[in-house]
Amino acid sequence: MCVFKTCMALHVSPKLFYLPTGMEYDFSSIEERCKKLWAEQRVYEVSENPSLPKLYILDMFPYPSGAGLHVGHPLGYVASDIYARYKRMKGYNVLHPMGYDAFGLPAEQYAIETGTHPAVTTEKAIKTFRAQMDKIGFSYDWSREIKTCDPAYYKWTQWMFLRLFNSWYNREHDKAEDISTLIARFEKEGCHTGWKQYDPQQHPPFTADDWKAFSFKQRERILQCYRLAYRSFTEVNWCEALGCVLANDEVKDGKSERGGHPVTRKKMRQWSLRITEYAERLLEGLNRIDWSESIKEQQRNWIGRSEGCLIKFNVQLSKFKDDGLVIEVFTTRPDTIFGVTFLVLAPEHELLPLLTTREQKAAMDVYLQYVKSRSDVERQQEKKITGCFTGTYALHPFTGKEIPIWTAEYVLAGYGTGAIMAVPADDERDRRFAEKFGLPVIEIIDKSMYPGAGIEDKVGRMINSDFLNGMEVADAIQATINRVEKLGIGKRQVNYKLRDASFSRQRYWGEPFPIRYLVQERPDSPFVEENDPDEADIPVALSESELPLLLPDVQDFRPTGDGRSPLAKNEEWIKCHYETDTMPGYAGSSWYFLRYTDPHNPNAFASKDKLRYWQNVDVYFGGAEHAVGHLLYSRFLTKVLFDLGEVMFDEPFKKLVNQGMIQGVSKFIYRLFAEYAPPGASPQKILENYYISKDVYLSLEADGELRRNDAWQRLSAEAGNELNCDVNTAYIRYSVQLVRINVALTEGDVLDEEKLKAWRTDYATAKFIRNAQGQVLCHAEVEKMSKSKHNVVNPDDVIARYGADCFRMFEMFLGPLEQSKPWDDKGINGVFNFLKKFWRLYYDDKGWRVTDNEPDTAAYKILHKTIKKVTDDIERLNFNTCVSAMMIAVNELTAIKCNSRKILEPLALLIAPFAPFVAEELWQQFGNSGSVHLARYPVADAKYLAEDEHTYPVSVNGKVRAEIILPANITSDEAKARVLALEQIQKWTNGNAPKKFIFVPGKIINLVV
RNA sequence: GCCGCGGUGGUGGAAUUGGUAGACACGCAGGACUUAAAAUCCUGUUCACUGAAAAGUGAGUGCGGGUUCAACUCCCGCCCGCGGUACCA
Repeated sequence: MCVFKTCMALHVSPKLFYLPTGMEYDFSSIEERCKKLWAEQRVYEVSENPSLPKLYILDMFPYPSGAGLHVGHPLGYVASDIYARYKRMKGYNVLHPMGYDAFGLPAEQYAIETGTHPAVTTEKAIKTFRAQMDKIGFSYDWSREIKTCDPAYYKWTQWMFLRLFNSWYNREHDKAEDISTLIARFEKEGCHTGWKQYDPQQHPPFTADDWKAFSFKQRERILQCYRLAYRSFTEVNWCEALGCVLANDEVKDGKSERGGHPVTRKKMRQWSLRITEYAERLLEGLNRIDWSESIKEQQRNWIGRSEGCLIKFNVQLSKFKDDGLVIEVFTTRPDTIFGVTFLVLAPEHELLPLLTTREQKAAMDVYLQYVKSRSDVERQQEKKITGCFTGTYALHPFTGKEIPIWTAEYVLAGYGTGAIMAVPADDERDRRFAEKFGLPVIEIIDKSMYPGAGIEDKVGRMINSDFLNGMEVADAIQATINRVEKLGIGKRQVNYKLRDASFSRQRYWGEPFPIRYLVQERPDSPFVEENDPDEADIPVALSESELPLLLPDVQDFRPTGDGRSPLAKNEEWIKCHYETDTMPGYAGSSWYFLRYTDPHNPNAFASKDKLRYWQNVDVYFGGAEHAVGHLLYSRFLTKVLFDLGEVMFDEPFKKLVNQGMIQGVSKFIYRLFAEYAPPGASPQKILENYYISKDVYLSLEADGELRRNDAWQRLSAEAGNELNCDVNTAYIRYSVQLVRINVALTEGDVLDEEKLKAWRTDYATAKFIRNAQGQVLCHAEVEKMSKSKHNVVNPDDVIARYGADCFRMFEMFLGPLEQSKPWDDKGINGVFNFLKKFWRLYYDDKGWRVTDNEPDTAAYKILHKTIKKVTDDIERLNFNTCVSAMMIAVNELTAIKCNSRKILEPLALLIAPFAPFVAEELWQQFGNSGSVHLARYPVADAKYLAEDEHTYPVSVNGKVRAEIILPANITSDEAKARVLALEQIQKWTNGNAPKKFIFVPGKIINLVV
């Protein structure tokens, strides 16, 4: 009984027990031994070592979800692990850590539903993740593990926030500086309108004396306009269902990315990060990093730089008085200025009420009401042409003509100035708007010499455009900007789509802000000023010594419903006037890679020495879905820290590798419905709860009627007497329904009937119509891997069956790392067979078969060509072809019955990054002390790679007709003579000299006849 | 619509600088071993045609053109799939 049990646990054939141990490839005992050895010898712990070159190889840390890992998650981890192990064996000091992005919505949603504290859920999920990762055999230095929800960690997230809060962006120096330099400036010279960074929209100008006379509160209100982390009243993406504000990158198609709940625009007072100051540098930095073009392009689009021109239009309020109202528009096509026939303001534009005439007031109110009623989803899905005339006109800055001012929802308040000059002749949206409302169109560009050019293409010759007439568009743009600047009616300007990042979440499970609100004239202590609507509005930073500000317990995790977080329900918290919002998910993840360099430091987020040694991440592995969110915020924060002298680099991730997604293969079975109609009777249902093999179903006649043919015979045989009816006089109609089942119930395409019957009670009595092989085949479809689709494959199951080495190699063998591909375990046997075959190079029936015999040249050649191939391919991150190369080597070494240590020991080293367990086992068997993973990787010896002869394909007119073996150093003429003498070639030349003879040494020979 | 990526046997994929298209693996077919099965090993496997076989001929990397002695690879024009993005002035 005991023996039987062990045998089951090992998942190997019982034969093992008739043989001495160690002869058959027994991965589970190997894994057990190796894990013990690695833990005992602390093989993967690293420290700074100035005598070795450093390499920082990082995986995007996961959010520990309750569902655990599926086979898609570890794809990138396996790749980075192979790379890290390889580089370690190549003599690099490799930092390869792992941690958890542990704050986040799912745990909190779960808490709302069940009352379980998110900390509990999260800790449990982390344990699951860790156990799963340990099984796969990663070489992470777990002594450096971090969790963003750990107070020892988020103390420094709060510290990061304070650094942002206490800094401003000095545009003259083009970098962030401590806020004290700004205060010093205000103390010395105040803030006058001539200062480059002064924005009259933010606050009025003041003198140095004014500044000194300001109250703390007044000063703070001004400083809020400059701090990198600031609180302001802004339009935010409000998600009612989640009860919280979302960042732009968390909104997709007007719905929340998590959960797909509707999102509306709402004005709210909340924290933002002044990332827009970094737009240009974030753009520039992309040119210096080794990331995929697609991610860089996504970031460029997100930042959305566009060069253009600000132009002022004076408003003609009435014919009698002109009180100087000015509308500023932003345009990238100043050349089209003479085609402007109306202006359009965003419905939220602040001048709109002033511009609306008494006659238009009623119509305007109706329109604004309509705009307000439209959700973001509606606005994006049905793009209606809507708008309303204000009743007022502006004056064209060049022609002085009256131009009507409209408002329309297609103009966005948040971009440019929130107002546009409409050029219906040259802009698609403006044209449709003009057509709908009967506004005039002035043609200004002659595109006749550019056939095929679209309405918005920047080509053509200017017409009807005064001083621009005859110019090419590109020249006209410059000429107009120059003229506008000369006349002082506008200026050249660069605009960005990028918005400041919303940094508040009205949720519980996140980092508390190290902020309390001023409620007394004395900083830092409570006060209430009468009649001050903004009484709670002056944030005061906690001092560093007060960190971490611990997240308090609450009883109820639901949002308050009035837009505040559950923290507002904690009385102590409120009493202290702490901020009740918490930080968003990217707060902790924007800097975690820095913490790994010095994870337990209580005095700094990381010491300067360690940062200087490890520097930024050399290779970062992760999914492409973080293209703009995490990757952009991390770059931003790194640049801020660089400016403030906290780190020595301004890009966090030098090289980025995006692994593809592993999709699930969903399985479906065919449920058969059939009716039988005996003569003169009404049809009756037969074959209840029957499932038919896919191939049998496809072999049935497609018209839905069964006849007495082969398929029919098979059906009858399978179904027994239920189908025992007379088809000569009656008919049987059938139809079929695809039913989704769990992938675990199948083996490749074949259904496991017993497992299906056990899966759900309604299948307990299922009956099957099998194919000729006695199998029930399923239908398969590739979809996203998800619980609800029943197509999730757990790595634990795969490892239990094939071992971790096989799992790792199969993940790599699936295809190129960056490509998305479905998980299909059909091929895993191939990798498993390979590992067994590999093992048999070292062990046969009689045991260890490796000898000290001198191998022959052929064996050396096999080894060294494989070393070269594998080394080159790891460097290129082409892990799939590495596996193939090792398969070829094992096939060839088996064929020549190689058993020499001089070949087989390096071979074990070669496979070590891919199959760390089996490599370690063999390495120990060779009698080495220390882990294989700290040994030196083999190096290809050129002497075995050089060929003294080469087999040339000989083609005639590009078609291969013969092969010839020629010495490596043969000359073209000699080769020609040898080739022309070939019988197969003479057939094509007919003895004539070829028109041309091409000889590419080491490659090919081609004749033209 | 725009941007990015991709399209190769029955399947996953290989071909790294323009140089034997289909490596390696799965699956399938046949065979060996076995009382039998599993495991393992061997052979074949792009398609079509000819042939008993050996072999030969033709076609072939989404489609249509082009450059070249030679194109999966480079150029031009399309088609399809995936991902991102969308009133951004």
